[in-house]
Amino acid sequence: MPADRAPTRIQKKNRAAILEAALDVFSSHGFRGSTVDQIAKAAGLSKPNLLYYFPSKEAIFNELMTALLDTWLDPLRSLDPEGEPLEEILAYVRRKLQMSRDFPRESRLYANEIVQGAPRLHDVIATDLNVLVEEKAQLLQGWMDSGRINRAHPKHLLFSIWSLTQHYADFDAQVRTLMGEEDPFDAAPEYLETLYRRMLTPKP
Amino acid sequence: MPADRAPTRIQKKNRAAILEAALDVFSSHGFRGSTVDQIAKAAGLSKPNLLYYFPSKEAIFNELMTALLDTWLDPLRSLDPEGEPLEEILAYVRRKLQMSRDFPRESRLYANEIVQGAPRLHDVIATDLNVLVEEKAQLLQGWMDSGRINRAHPKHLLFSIWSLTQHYADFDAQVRTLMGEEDPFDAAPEYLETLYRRMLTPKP
DNA sequence: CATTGATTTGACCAACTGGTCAAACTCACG
DNA sequence: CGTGAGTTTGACCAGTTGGTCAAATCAATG
Repeated sequence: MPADRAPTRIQKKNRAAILEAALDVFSSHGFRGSTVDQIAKAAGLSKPNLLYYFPSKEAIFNELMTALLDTWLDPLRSLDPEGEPLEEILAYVRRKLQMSRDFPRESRLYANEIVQGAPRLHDVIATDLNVLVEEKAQLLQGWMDSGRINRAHPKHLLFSIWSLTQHYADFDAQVRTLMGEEDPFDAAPEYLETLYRRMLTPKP
Repeated sequence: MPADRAPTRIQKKNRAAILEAALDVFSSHGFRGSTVDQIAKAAGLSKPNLLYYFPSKEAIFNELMTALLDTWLDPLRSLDPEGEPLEEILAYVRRKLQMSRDFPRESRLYANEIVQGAPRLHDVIATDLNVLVEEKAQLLQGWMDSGRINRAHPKHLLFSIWSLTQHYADFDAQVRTLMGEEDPFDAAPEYLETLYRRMLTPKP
């Protein structure tokens, strides 16, 4: 393993290649379904060479997961209490949908973990994510109480946004097969915007 | 392997125990993440004994999957063209949600497969499910055209129902952690009913 | 261009995995 | 209770897997 000085040019390149390859492999086979050899080949390295840069398969996975979680929660963080409620929510939906289109592997990597019981993520969810969700649920509740959007269970509202947007990445194989020629992401933005508008636009 | 006569008492019991155990194991570790030994132990058998009843790990998986798919598509099949549109859709949502609550392992088994690209399911999806979806999308489109429910992309409408209802089974680990003491299935039915009512109730 | 640290690799290992097999055991039935 | 079919198991095998290691190769610095 490299000394803990500043990373060399080669170290940078190879570590990046490994993480990129690992994202590909882990997201489409899950942790146990992936082999170090697979990742090494996808990164253009030999297995011992890969293990020169990361101490173990799990270390690669953890680094990937940590980086993912950070960017994953960003859109929710930027739900702005000062903004116009409905537009804020719609913007959040749009951003999440974009992430499903642009980073489907990240979404599937996350989905794989949660579906299998979140063994390696339980702590982060129970602390970091939980705090964030409590805060934003309060915000939504406030908007509902002041009548600026329709009432609905705030946490379930968040779940529904995650579910609807990530579905296009996580169930991509199914969605694409059933949509035929049509690109799912053509109609999805409008569909979701309509859905949340009709649901949340306050009835006077 | 048992001769192909009528199954004995022991055969019935053990095959059932194996399938039950396999559902448990496969749904929480995926196909590659599960071992025959795990399944055997969960079924209270030795590995060779299990392989006396099923020729291979894959055979167990296939039998499980086939049985699952049949019951999985039932609720959609019974979407009734003669019924009241909005009530039919709401009934479908309710049934799907109930299945998520009562058969979460089945849901996760299915999710595991699709997330990983549906390698063993692609054919069924492209044929059976596709036909069913086309048919029901037509039905929904007809209801929209006649103004009995609001317009929305019919296939995306179906996707959204699947996504929202199965989320409670597939992401159970996350949902339960974030809901704390509250049972997610307490508020979910009302939340989803409200959502689809507001979205689909026609505005004259 | 020499030397030293960084990088790469072939050979290897122990643990695990899906699956086989012959021998032993159990059960239902006459 | 004996017998043959149905059931169970310990021992085993070959392939895979995560990971190690010493030796070989490469790159940058003086």
